[in-house]
Amino acid sequence: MSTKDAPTLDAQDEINRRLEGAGQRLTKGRRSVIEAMQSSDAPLSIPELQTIVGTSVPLSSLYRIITGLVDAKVLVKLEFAEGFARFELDESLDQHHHHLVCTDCGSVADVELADLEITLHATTKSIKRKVGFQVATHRLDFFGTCNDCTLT
Amino acid sequence: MSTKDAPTLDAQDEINRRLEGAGQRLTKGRRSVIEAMQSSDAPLSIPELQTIVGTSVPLSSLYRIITGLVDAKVLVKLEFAEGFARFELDESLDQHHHHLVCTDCGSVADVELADLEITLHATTKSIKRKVGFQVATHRLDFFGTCNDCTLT
DNA sequence: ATATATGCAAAACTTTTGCATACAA
DNA sequence: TTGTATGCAAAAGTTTTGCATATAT
Repeated sequence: MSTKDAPTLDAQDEINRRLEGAGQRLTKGRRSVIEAMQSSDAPLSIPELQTIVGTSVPLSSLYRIITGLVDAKVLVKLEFAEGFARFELDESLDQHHHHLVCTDCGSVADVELADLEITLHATTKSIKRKVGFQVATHRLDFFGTCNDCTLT
Repeated sequence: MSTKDAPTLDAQDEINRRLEGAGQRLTKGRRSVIEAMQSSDAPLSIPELQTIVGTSVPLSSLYRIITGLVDAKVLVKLEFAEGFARFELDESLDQHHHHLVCTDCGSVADVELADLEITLHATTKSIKRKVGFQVATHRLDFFGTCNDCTLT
């Protein structure tokens, strides 16, 4: 299943604050998209989103809503070399996590790896020292075979 | 500059083996693309490739060559949420590395982080244990500000 | 000689945009 | 009320494909 714990009230407030900061109104379409994102445990593509929110929101609006939410830093855009983009909640509104991309069936699942973050934080500092690049955030994706595909 | 050490003879042999295995001939266009990839120290987009190999190879051929080389496992396809794909040599033909993506200027640089790989290898095993996902490879990208953009 | 690759043009797919209308604050 | 969002249709950008010709082995 693709459900998660309900988002905290704080997260909702923070989303409202970011929308307001970006001068964006909380419309029906935006609310649908945000709810879909909050209840998904994996990044969603536009076609996937459309099956969730229904055709009452036309494609062009979906794209415009998504673009706006990325501008407002509510969502982030991800690409997994599939030829189209996926989107998920900004990590500050959710749990920082990484992705398990199944190269058999194309599924994308979230995974949390708390201990790794300590190491990655140290890496961030060594990158700054070695090449002068100031890391703001990182993305770690694992590619391989998911449990379902292994059993099939 | 965007140059690297010359590839080893072994790497060349391995490329030839992979092309042959995929039933692909070593044509002029393919040779140009492979050379461009070998001399680049960052993943290349199709337009970038075109400026390197010149217009003697038309766009559609470039796309077909690239697709073939990905099939033959000579190249891998990457996407950095830019709206188009980038390509680089398969890690078995090069040095395993990660990417530094500058969110100011859009540059993408390679970085090698040998010590991290040990930790990531352990992570791979814990993922298998925890969720049954068999990791084959991973991708780690850092996003932030490159040295040039910091100084500007 | 023969299967594979190329070049051109046309098409497919994802994403963006112009403009008139509808809606949230 | 007023600025922002929506819906539709048209367009733009990236990538793929059909088909006749050319090329590598």
